[in-house]
Amino acid sequence: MPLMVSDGIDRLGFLIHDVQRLMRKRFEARASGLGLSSAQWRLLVRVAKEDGVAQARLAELLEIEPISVSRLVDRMEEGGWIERRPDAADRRVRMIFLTPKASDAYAVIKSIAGEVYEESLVGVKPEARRVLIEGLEAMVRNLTDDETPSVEKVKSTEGAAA
Amino acid sequence: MPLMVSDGIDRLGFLIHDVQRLMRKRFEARASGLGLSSAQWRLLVRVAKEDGVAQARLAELLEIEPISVSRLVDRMEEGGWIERRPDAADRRVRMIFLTPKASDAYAVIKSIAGEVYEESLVGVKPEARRVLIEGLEAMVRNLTDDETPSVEKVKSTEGAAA
DNA sequence: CATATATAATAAGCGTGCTTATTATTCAAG
DNA sequence: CTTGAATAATAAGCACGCTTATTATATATG
Repeated sequence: MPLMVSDGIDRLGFLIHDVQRLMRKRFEARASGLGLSSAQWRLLVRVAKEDGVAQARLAELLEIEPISVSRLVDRMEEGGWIERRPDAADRRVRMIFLTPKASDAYAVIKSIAGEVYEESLVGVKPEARRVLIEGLEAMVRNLTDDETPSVEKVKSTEGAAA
Repeated sequence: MPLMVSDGIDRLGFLIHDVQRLMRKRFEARASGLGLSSAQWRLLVRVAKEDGVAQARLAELLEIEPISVSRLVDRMEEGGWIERRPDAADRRVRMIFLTPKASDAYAVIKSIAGEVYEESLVGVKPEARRVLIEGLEAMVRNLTDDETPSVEKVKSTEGAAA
């Protein structure tokens, strides 16, 4: 084949899938000593930024279902990473706090994440990195818009440079 | 904070994770009528390109473990998508073939995948798309290199342009 | 207050990935 | 041929996502 109409676009899904899988794999290999899975450290990072957060709020932040948070928190509580405490103001709510063990792990996690990100981008120039990140951000925006594109056009037009 | 050292690089893992999740979700919503999951159509696509392939080979191609292929194939066989046939030459092997139903679905899958890719890239200019794809390809290469960089240097030194 | 609706969390059960271990078959030595 | 290692597939059991349904609490309305 001499050229190609759309280059690698037809493998975009496979590419994204592979990058995600390989990145998770490398992170897990590096962080396995901590005894945390990638789902667990993602939750841990959120709680580190918003201590005492409710599970429902975590589900929003992580964009997974509340029940998934529930079971994730189960295992993390067993592992001694987080603690559930009742909310005096609303007895339906269980507030989530990090244990000291988890706070220590947080620093390690950030460091490992930085390493993996940097390793994954070896040979990619700063300008290309910027375009890559912006492209991924655009993809998240496009895919987050509720399904059928070309109809709704409500939200901010796009000028948000602030 | 006045500026930032590395812009969005510190969220690279979250970005990739989000794009992958949203893309899979949208594909599944669109393809749910077919009754195939994303793992299933990924396998289907491979078999479409290499009919009669062995499960062990599929595990290599999909870069998942043989046992995962085994169970995936179980469910796809139940669903009437693929067929296992013994290999006369090696009785350990089960060869995998698509059913006519799956061949029909393959066309639909390719079309839906194309739609989702295009929708995800709305507003991303051709040049930026190229950089994005190349960046992702670079990431796959970097992350595929066996773990610890800077130590081993056994394989081809790197000049392999062939 | 009573009733209806909404919300927070959980339970049950499934799909898809994993690790570890087992079975059947092939292949390489002796 | 027998022994032993390698390979193809599977089994068992776990993590983590999902959908659907349930329980407890909060809130709004009559």
